[in-house]
Amino acid sequence: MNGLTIGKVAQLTECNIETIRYYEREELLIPPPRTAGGHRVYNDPMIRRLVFIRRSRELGFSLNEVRQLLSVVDGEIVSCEKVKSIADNHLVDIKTRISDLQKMKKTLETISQECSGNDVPDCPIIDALQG
Amino acid sequence: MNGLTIGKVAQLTECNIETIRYYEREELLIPPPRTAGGHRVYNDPMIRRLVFIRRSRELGFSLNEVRQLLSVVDGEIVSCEKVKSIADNHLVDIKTRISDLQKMKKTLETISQECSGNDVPDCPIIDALQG
DNA sequence: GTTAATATCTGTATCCACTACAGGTTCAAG
DNA sequence: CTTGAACCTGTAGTGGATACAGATATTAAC
Repeated sequence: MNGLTIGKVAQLTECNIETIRYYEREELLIPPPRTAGGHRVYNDPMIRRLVFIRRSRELGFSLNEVRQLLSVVDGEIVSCEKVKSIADNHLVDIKTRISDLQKMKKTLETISQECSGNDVPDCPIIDALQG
Repeated sequence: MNGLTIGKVAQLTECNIETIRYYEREELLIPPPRTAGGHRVYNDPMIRRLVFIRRSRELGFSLNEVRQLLSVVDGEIVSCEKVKSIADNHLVDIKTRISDLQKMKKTLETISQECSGNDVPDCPIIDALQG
């Protein structure tokens, strides 16, 4: 009897059971065969597909981007060029988010340093936020 | 007749009209008085409160954190200590997010560099994701 | 004063990526 | 055969907005 229940797959992939079912609903995972009673049974290629999705998500790809990446895996006619462009667009996005966060960090550090933390009439942080 | 319509406030604060109403529903903004016909009329303190919210959001504070900051603003005695702790906790969070994104960036750059972008049998990006 | 154009109103639905139930069914161990 | 864990479906909620429908209000032009 080869094939794992959803619970085992969840353990194996460190992915929530609900998330696995969610990916199926979202058509990222192909609906697995079922037992007579209706329980899902997963085989190796299905688990590898789930791992692919988790890895992509860990790298910050959106589910739509993952969908596009999966279409390559599925052997539709989408080139390596396309994959590289998805990845590189995503890289630009990540860089933007890093730079936005660094700006926030800098500003916050500046105004936080001005605040003693003691109870004084005016709080420099509140003052800064009020402009 | 002092007081601005929601549209003018939106322009002034670069905040969507819907967002302003949303903040009111979320009880971040105090419901403004209305005209006979039911249109909202804003005065200066209300606009300053909205600016405060926008500034806080720009620095990445969650609406719940903004709520806490506002409660300090609304209090007679500004507890600087409390404000500083909200800000400093938020700073920790920002630093974590930056470091997570930098890890993603590094990994993505590495695997993207291995991809020529040409149509070759195996795409290094897909290979990396499949593990 | 009337009409047309613009602004605003409420209420609800949508987005993303999950997560959390409730209430019922199936499976595996003893 | 019983028990209890695991699984099933369907629905609702999260955050922080944004979008839209259909109704009403306001303003500008004539």
